Amino acid sequence: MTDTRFDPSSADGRWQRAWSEAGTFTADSSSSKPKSFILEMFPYPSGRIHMGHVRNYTMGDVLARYKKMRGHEVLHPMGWDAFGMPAENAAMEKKVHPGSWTRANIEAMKAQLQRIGFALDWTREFATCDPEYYGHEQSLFIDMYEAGLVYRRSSEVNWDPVDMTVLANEQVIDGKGWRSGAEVEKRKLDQWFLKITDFAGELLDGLGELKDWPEKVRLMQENWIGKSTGLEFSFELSNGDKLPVYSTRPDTIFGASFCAVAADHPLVQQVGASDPAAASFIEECKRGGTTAAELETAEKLGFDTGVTAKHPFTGEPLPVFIANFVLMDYGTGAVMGVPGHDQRDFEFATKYKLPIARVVASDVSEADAPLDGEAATGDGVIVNSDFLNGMSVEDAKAEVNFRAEADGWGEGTTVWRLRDWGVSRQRYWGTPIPFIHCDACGVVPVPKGQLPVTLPEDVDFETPGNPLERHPTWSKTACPKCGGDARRETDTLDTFTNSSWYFLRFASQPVDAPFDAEEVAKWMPVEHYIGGIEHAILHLLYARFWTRALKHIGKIDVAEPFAALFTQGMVTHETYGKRENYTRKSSVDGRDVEVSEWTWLSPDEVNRTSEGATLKASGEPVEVGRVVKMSKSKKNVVDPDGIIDEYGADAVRWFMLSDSPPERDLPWSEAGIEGCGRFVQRLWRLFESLDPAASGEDKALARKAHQAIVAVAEDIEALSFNKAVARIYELTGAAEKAAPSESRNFAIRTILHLVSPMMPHLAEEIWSRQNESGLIADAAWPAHDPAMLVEDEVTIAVQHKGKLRDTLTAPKGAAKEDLEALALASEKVQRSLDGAEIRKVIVVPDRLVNIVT
RNA sequence: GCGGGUGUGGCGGAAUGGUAGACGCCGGGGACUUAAAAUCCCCUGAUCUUUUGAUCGUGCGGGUUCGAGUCCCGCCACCCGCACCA
Repeated sequence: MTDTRFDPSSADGRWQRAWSEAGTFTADSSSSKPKSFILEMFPYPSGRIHMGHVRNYTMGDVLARYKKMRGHEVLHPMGWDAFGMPAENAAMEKKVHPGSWTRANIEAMKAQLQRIGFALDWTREFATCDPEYYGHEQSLFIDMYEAGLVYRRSSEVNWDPVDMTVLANEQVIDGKGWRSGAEVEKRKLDQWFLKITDFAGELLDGLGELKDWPEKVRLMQENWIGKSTGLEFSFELSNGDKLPVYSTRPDTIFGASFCAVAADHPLVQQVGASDPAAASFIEECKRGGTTAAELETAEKLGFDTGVTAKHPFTGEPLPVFIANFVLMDYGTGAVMGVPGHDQRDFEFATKYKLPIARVVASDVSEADAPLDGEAATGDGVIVNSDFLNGMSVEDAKAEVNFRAEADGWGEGTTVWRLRDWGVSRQRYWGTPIPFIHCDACGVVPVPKGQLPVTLPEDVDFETPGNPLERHPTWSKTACPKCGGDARRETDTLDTFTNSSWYFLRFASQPVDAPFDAEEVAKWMPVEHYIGGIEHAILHLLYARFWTRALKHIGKIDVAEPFAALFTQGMVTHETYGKRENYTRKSSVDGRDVEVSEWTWLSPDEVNRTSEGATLKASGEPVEVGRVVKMSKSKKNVVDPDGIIDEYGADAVRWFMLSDSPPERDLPWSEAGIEGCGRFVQRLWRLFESLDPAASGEDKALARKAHQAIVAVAEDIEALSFNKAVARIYELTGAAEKAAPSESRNFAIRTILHLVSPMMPHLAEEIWSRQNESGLIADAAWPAHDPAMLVEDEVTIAVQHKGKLRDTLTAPKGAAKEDLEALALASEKVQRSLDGAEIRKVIVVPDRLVNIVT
């Protein structure tokens, strides 16, 4: 009956089947229990599950299982973010259809996930490349179009002239196509856009309600949306034109000493055309670096156009420069330069010897105080500014705005950094945009009854270009309006649209609609959403936008999709490598060339000891590099499958939860997983040592168990899995050492429940061996006795001169005087006092006594 | 440059302003064994000390406090993000 070892290779699969057959994790939306929707960001089916996925899904799994134990009806689904470029790349490289490549990957990865024993509701599984899914997406897209949230306009793309395809920014390397190596061109194409800017204000304000999102992510989104308020007004130019500018500091308008426009500003094109010096300056501006750090440190450069602008209040002529620090795509592409109170303007004015005036000072009496080497960007009172003098910055802004609007030369405006979302992709493997182009009727949505517009199966990846466009028949159709010959839209939707509403489809999946609003209302918002920080902006902002847009058009009644967001750290590993030096003949002139080559080595090829690392094959020493995110390029990846074969799913799950706080990186180590494997067996022995016949009380151990019930629950709810793990270790150690008793049996059963969300296979195996009925996955979280949480004896620290001198044991709640007397009675304390006069004694009940001399 | 985060033993990390280093890993010693594995026990921040113990110690420098890893001020280093945003 008693086995000495837990055998995951037989138990894991057995319990996974038991859960599946019993439908243990199938979510029931008609349940009257409180609902919990636990969601991890669904994976792209690249081919293999990696450790990052395992960590992500283990965290969600513990939460899901815990919530279930707490009496919640839990929805914990899984699916596949299955459209995307890698499938098309595979099609080109391996000559497989993107669909079959993707399907095969899904099958393999699903099997991997199932081996880890996740409590997932597989009945709701779908892939975004299923026509049932993307057909509903098409219908939602048409709804948005009809609500005025979708429009078309011409926009620039990266065009690869050899592959005849549009490239994503990350596919452009040094200005060349990543595959063809051809010089990339800019091309204008008519593209589809979603009006996310209509929701800029809502998306910004909504962040304030997301209390359970990381501050960091909220800030990133806030900056991305980028709200600013100011005045847009026009200067009259000496050449008769008007120059609209935007300023957030209209209060400093009397400090303006120049205007500056972007190199690609329309005004510049006239000047550049007639002046070769201007033309070459414009060229230079366009060549400049684009990273933030480069831009910040780059020298401010300008070119005087010779045109002047008339100051709206003073009538002074201000020179108009072309400047490299002004961006065409923000505001109006032109600014007024106020060098006294803007650092960039200050640097610029210093270089080109333009007047630098103070118009804001800390006090009226400081009006003539010189600016010491930099712009004064702080708050203060307006000076040297005619009718604004003496006003606060705030009042002066309002006053200038008022006068500009009253006199009709300007307007208070809000400017957003957020741009509309371009969703057109000239690719095959995505959701076809459900529109038809008719020469007579223009752009017409596909009638909903004809959805889904499915992708053709017979496609050709041999010739360059968009396969949908080249397909001989697919795009040919009849206009739904006039019935005449028409052409289907051949662009597909950005894959971010697929992940912008998938959680709604998880919550509810009727056949004839994207979702059912009532069903959605039962589950949404997602209670815990867990994933990587890399999605802090785009995915999370787009999903928030879709949710708000769908609410706006009356499809759902929830504004924010994710009540709480958790961004987990990466799984990292040491890197190994060696440098090889050799000589080879140069291919150019045949001479010997010294070559030094760095080779990364995989952990499988290396023997790692505490002294260092050596190559398994030859025993030569290997360099141990930095601990970094697991990646194929550095070869520091560990495949979950091999680890599960060796240690079982529970050991891997335990490792994922141990040691590192979940938001930080988790360093994978062989020693660490071995330790987890040993702990699984240690628990097994402890559970097997349960003696049903034991009697007697062990109050200290029972108390520890009750305390652990409370503490582990708190830790799981705070997602502090590493702390929960430490508590379980502690209780385990205490139970192991204790003599048999009823209390010990209680402690052991408690541990079994506490670890069951983390090590579900071991827990089920023990549960059944103890002849308990049903599955422990269906059991409740153990109840605790509040009376048992309180200690009746406490340890009191005694300090003197700020240092610990002794510790004493005292009954809980002992009087201050008693503690003081007890402390002074201590021999160690007396030795430290050494007869010194006691000036004060601080007593913190149940904690410490501090003697001041 | 700006914004955010982090900094505690050999390592991952604990610690409502109240015993710094819980818990795990590594390492050392021992028991069991013919032997090994497995398991169990003990030690494990540094320095000094025979023991007892003492002193130092949470990136650096100040401060508040009876008492600071924790609060305040000023720095440093590393990591992440970014948009010269008018």
